[in-house]
Amino acid sequence: MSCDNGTAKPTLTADQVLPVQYGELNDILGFHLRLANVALFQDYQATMGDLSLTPKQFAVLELILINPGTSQIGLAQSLRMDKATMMAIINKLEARNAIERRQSKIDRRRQELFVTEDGQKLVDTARQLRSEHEARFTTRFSADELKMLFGFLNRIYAGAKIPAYEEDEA
Amino acid sequence: MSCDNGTAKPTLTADQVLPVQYGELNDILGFHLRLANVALFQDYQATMGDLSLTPKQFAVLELILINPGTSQIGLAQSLRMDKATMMAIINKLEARNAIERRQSKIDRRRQELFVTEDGQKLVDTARQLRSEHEARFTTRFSADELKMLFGFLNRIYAGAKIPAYEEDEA
DNA sequence: TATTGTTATACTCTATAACTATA
DNA sequence: TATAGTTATAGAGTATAACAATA
Repeated sequence: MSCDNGTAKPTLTADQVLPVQYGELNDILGFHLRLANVALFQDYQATMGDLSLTPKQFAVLELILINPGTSQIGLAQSLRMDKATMMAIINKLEARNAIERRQSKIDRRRQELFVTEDGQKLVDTARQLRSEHEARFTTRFSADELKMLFGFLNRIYAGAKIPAYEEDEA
Repeated sequence: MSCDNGTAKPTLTADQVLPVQYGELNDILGFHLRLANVALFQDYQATMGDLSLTPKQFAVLELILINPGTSQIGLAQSLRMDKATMMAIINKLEARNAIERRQSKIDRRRQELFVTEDGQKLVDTARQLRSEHEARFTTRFSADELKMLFGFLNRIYAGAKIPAYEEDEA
């Protein structure tokens, strides 16, 4: 109903030796997206395991690096999560001395966030490991294909609402 | 390092009015994949909310429909999750009379799984709602683009290992 | 011995709600 | 009144380990 894929529908490869047929699921975007996510995450963990830095913690570190002094609220919005959830991530990163909070002098409600020297070292190591992890997947694509894939994914999440920060439905 | 995207790198669109720069994250496949997943999941929940059928529960129903009599182990492998996790999903679906367990007569360790009449009705309703949800995203792509996207995602998870069922590392 | 299902448990992630201090 | 941060808490999802029945 949503797309024509009568003969060319992608199915799981034989080397997975899976015991079931996928049927209707082969037409579901979210199903394939999730499998891709799981595959990526499992490889991420196998590669980064020793660092014990989750993808989200890593993303937060990168965001603070490129936006020094940003707030927890800003980060939460950017990664589509609740401020209390972000709080937990920030706490963990602070506990291992990767970032620090400094109360803003302009608006004393705000905690400005910065990456410490230790945090920078952590990021450097993590980037190195991650680039190995990334390569295991990106090498499956040509440069043009990769550009297309990123564009497609962007088209999926572009314009997404952030429920916690929408105005009330009146 | 992993791919060239000097000028054409996909960035977040302006209509999201996000307060931060994404920096290095723009080059990370997993980051875009996750944002796409979040966007899709939020729309899924908004659409299917009343049915209270998670994407995984839905997937399990579809899998049992296309593989009547399949086992919990088979389902767990197919969806890359632990057998104990699958157990919880099966229990929930059985509790609302969507599926039933029948002990196999050939191998009495196995519970063969079947979708009940109630379960079929649930699937019918869910499919209807989901097709509306799907359309909100698939209409952003041409038929050819969609075929490419599915193929790309398949390329990412093809050959993924299922850790729980690999042989021991000796 | 190995496998299927099961149970108990614990851990992580997440959001909600209520609170504080500021604005 | 509204916002940034905080805390407590509860729910969902997940995996691990141990076990029973069966192969």
